[in-house]
Amino acid sequence: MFTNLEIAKLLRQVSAAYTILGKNRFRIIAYDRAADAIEHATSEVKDLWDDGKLDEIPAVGESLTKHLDELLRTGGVKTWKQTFYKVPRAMFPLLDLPGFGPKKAYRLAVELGLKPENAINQLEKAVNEHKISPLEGFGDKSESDITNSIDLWRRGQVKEKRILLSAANEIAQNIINYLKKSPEVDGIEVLGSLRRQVSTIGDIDLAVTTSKPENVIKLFVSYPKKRQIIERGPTGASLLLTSGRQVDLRVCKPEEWGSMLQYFTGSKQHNIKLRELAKKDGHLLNEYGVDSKNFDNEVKLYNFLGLDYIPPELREDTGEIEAALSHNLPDLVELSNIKGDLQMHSDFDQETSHDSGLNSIKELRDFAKDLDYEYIGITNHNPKSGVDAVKKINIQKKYIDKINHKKIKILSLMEVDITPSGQLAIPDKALDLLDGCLVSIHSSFGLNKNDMTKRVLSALSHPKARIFAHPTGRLLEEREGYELDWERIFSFCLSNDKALEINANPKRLDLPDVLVREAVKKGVLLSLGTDAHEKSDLMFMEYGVGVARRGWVEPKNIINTWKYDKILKWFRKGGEQ
DNA sequence: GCCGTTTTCGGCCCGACTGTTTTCAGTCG
Repeated sequence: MFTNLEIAKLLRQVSAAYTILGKNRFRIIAYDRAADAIEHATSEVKDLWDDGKLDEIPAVGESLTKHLDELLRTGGVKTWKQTFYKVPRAMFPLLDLPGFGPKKAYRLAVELGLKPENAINQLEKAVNEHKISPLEGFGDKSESDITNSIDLWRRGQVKEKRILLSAANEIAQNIINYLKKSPEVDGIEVLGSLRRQVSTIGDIDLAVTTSKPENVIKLFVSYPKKRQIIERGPTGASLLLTSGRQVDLRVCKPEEWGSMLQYFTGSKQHNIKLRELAKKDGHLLNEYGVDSKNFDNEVKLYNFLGLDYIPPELREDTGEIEAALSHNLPDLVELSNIKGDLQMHSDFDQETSHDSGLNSIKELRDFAKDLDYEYIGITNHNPKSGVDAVKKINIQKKYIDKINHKKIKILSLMEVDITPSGQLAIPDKALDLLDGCLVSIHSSFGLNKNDMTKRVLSALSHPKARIFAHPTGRLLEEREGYELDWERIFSFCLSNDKALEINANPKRLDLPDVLVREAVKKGVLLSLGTDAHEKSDLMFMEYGVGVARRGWVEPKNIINTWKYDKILKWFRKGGEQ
């Protein structure tokens, strides 16, 4: 089946072919825009197709919906295939090389008579034999550029896998700390997808405001962990780090700070929409401001265009500009609204079915107290089968009662497996000892959508089951989740007062932002948990809040914003029937 | 081919950089 990346690539090939064939240039732009939108979409096109929601992808309209439907049903699109036959096939592999667009790929494929099977090898041979520089529009520099492109492509560093938000954050913070040592750095901020809190990150973007740009750039390109300087100019520079990651730095004067942040935070789709809007009002919006008018902060810039300030996490062109125009943006949740963490694993001996934590309950409690939480939920995995769960839970419960603190309360919870048939993995007598439980899937991932949905709903029907944890089961950049009928899950949660977890662990970030937004639209409650397996993991909460904000979540949608008494009551309500 | 507080027709974002150029085309973000 096609991944988003494969579909985006296919659309770009169609666009490239149309470019060569001289088709309407706006149709070509439309294909490129759709490719961008699909590449950056946070849900899989295949899932949207399953649910009949292809047209919800921005830049995908009536025609592309039909084509994508044909692609996913039959494995190919007839009109696209016919188009590909009209251009030399050898141009397509060349499009993967950096610096190659449709025109260059086409000309070299034709003039060098490249074969599609080994176009890049043949191109390299042609370069070595100096067959490129005599061609019109090419020169000596073209040959060395192509050699470099092929090298980069071979090393697989052109389209490297995206990294987790947390990993990107760490890289960015290291560089920020390095640059901050200079007194000439006045302000520094992350930009791009990192600032928008996207779950996975490609390149890392940073901005600095300074009155001495040349000195800051010099310092940046001297960063010890660099492998090479990709680019260096008067307004910025790009580095390739030893880790293979690319970092871009932009510098500007304090009075341009707002325009700069806005422009390089994106998303691209958001910026295009914003520039279109400005244009309708007779303004010219670019990275230097509006009609050459500078803005030292973003709020002024958005307000000047007649919009409320749009937080970075919302800037995806999914309705935020319209909402900002009509003053209907959500009042987004913030980290400081969170009063407790509702998933963490301790080292308490319970012979659990899955991995336990590294720290004691006390250590987790004390770390959480330093985070100013009012409460935590201890959610060890359930004891594995064959173990006396009642006995194990009783011991822990007594212990928790003993160490429960005046300033920070401990909820006695558990993360309980959902068996393949939809039962909870431990007996009711054991469940009765808990304040409540999270339920989650750790086995039999292969069930079909209908069976999996029934399995989850059956488990959630248990009165003690209050939260469905890491609901999609995905592991970012590792594994897709299982399939569920979300409409049914949402409506069940809504009518039965169950919550869906936003698992804040950077490997999961599950529910994903897109589903969070749908859940919130329906009024489903959400729960935040870091799934910490050691105390420092409690810091992951910021990533969970990031996902929530990307899903347009307000404090009222999240149970962790409640005070201890209210949340305890909510959990225990499950036992009072 | 997409899309809608001037529009279901008729528009469609903006600029930097690079190399080969002498005014620009192609690529990129």
